[in-house]
Amino acid sequence: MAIRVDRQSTTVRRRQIIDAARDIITSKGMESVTIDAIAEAVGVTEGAIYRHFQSKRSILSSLIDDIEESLMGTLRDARMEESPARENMERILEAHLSDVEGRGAVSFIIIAEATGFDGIGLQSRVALMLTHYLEFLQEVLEDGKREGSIRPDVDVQAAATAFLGLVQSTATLWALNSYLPRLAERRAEMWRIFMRGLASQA
Amino acid sequence: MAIRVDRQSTTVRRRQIIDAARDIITSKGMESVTIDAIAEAVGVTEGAIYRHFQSKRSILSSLIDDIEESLMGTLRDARMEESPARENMERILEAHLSDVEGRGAVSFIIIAEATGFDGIGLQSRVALMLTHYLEFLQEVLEDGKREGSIRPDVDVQAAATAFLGLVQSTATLWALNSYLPRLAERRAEMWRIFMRGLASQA
DNA sequence: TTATCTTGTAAGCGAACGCTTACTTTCATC
DNA sequence: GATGAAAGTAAGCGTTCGCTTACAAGATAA
Repeated sequence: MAIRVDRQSTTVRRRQIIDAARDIITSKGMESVTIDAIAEAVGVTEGAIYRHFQSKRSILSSLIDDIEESLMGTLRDARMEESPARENMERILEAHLSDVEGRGAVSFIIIAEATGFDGIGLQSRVALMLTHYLEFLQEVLEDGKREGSIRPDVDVQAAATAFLGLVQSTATLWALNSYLPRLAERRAEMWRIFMRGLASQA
Repeated sequence: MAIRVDRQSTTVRRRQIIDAARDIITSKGMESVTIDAIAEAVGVTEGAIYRHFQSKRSILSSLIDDIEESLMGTLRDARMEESPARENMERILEAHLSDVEGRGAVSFIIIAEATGFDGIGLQSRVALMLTHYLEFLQEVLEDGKREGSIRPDVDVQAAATAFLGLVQSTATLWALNSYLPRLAERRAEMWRIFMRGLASQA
């Protein structure tokens, strides 16, 4: 009568647990991420979760690691060393919006959660992720200045923040409108406005 | 021995309750907003809260009404009918950032919360608030087109979204960095980039 | 004065949550 | 085949939370 459980290694379970957490966030939101819900999604009991993670907080922390790793990987791929910085920036915008669309704005939901004090201690971890993101953008922008395709008087920090804002506001509106319009549609118009603000030639 | 309670009318109490909710959000974050915490802040017991609001949800809903009313009032004041649209937009940006700084990003914390599915049914209310905000910006942008100070080929919806993004990303970084740098500092640089993307003359 | 409405309190209910404990089952290794 | 570590279960502990209930007391009007 004992129900058969397929036993798995910690390596496998950790992956499953992180994936389950991500799925729950995108489908039912942050506050639905409970140990019980994760356990059910993975197909084990609550107690088993604690064989692989010491706390809920550490699960979410690992999820952020995962999100950052995958996002930054995608963005780095979109940046081609030989390409002009303007094209790189546009590809990065496209890649980021695609990532958001494909993953249901998880990263922004987590940023959102952390912004509201979070209480679980993720705030500094999320701040670090954003720092890495902004630093990456600033590098590309500096490239553009060196090439001459971006005005030398542009404040790269402000420009990077504005770029983040493009993605963030788009993701927010998208999430609040039941993930309705395709994000790609907005991209071209926003990019035109943003780039014109940076470009050397009028 | 009976502790003296200064009895108040529902009108007064509703105000106090909404203000308490706002204060708690800015100082301790969304998840610290409990009926008990609100009651303590107001100086009554939990039960008394339910004399004036039927649920926690309706408290938060009233708070959003309050936020929208005050924010939109501020922004409308910043828009002067006689002024050119570009100046109006800059004043609106300044007014919005000041509002965020003065109120500790409450509005964005609530937007954030709702983005993450919220579960308490605030999502559509928050979406409505953002719609009003964007419609207001679009009006000003259309003014600019009519005047000729804003390029006729600018997509006002995309421009309004980008504008929201400026404030949102700035507010996010500010909140995640313990409300550290003065927001006003960033404004000028971000404005320059944004406006150059819209302006008619190079 | 008395009746009534409003605002308040104290106590607690039921559900959810994060996490722990005591015990069992599976599996690799000697 | 015995052994011990790893991975699982069932049960429940302690707390928090939104909300309700039974009752008390201040305000108002006849």
